[in-house]
Amino acid sequence: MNIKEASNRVGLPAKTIRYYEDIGLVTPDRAANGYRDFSDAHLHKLTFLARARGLGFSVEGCRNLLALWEDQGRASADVRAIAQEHLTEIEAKITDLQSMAGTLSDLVRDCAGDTRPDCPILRGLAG
Amino acid sequence: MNIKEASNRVGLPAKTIRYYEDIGLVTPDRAANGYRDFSDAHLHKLTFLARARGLGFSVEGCRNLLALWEDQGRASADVRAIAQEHLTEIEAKITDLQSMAGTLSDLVRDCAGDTRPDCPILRGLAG
DNA sequence: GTTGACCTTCCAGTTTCTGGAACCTTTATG
DNA sequence: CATAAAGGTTCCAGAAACTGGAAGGTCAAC
Repeated sequence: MNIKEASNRVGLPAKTIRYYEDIGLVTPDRAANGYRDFSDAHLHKLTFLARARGLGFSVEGCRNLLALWEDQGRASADVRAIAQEHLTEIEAKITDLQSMAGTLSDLVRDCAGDTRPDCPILRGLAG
Repeated sequence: MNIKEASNRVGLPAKTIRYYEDIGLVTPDRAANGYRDFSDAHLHKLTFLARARGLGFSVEGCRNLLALWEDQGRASADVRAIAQEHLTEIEAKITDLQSMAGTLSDLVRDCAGDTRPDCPILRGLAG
């Protein structure tokens, strides 16, 4: 199938699929007219990529996962290690954002938000 | 003072300070030898930037906040609106990440992580 | 045979720095 | 005084992961 249909089926923009081909994540066949031609196997791969990216894995992380996925002899420990590391990163990011949100909501709460210039937010940022 | 000392005092890399000058966020004076010369006012501005960036505001957000900070006649409502919008974005991002973390930790929990190839994580990603 | 929808490639821009090269100035030391 | 280390300058390139747009080829329908 052509790229647009592949795009519709896996939910990735055509541009992104082309990009993934550029960086070697998928290699669709080519029709006689030069159009990309996606098989079910290609769709599976793209779906895998879409899900992994959706879980926040980096493109390189996806490349590694994909390699393991295709390696019938992999050890699940290898997959788990990648996922666990990523999970730890996500959790750290959540903690960071929660700390930002906490500070920020304190500042917002204390700000009258009216026409006067006095503003605890700016005071907080100035230190 | 020279850039290195400014850097030490505000906790931003010298490279970053030069970049902020490039994009017009600060404009230090120049000494006769061409070296940048930072006054206390410049340091205050840099500190403001460092804090705002630390709270996750984009560089453009910082530019807006800085303009309001320097506008004695601003309305605190304008500041609050920017901060509130940013807070909402952060909260959305937290929600996103929590959903990723949830899915991911389910997958990790279910994966034996041994030498066998069977892996619920890969199965989950493949769908 | 012409319109409109797809397809192709390639180049540039986004965001926020960061590393490095090539070169100049200042300060300390032998 | 000569020199070496530390710090300063500019400018160019790259990282991450796309995204937009231009210029142009192809295909199905009317």
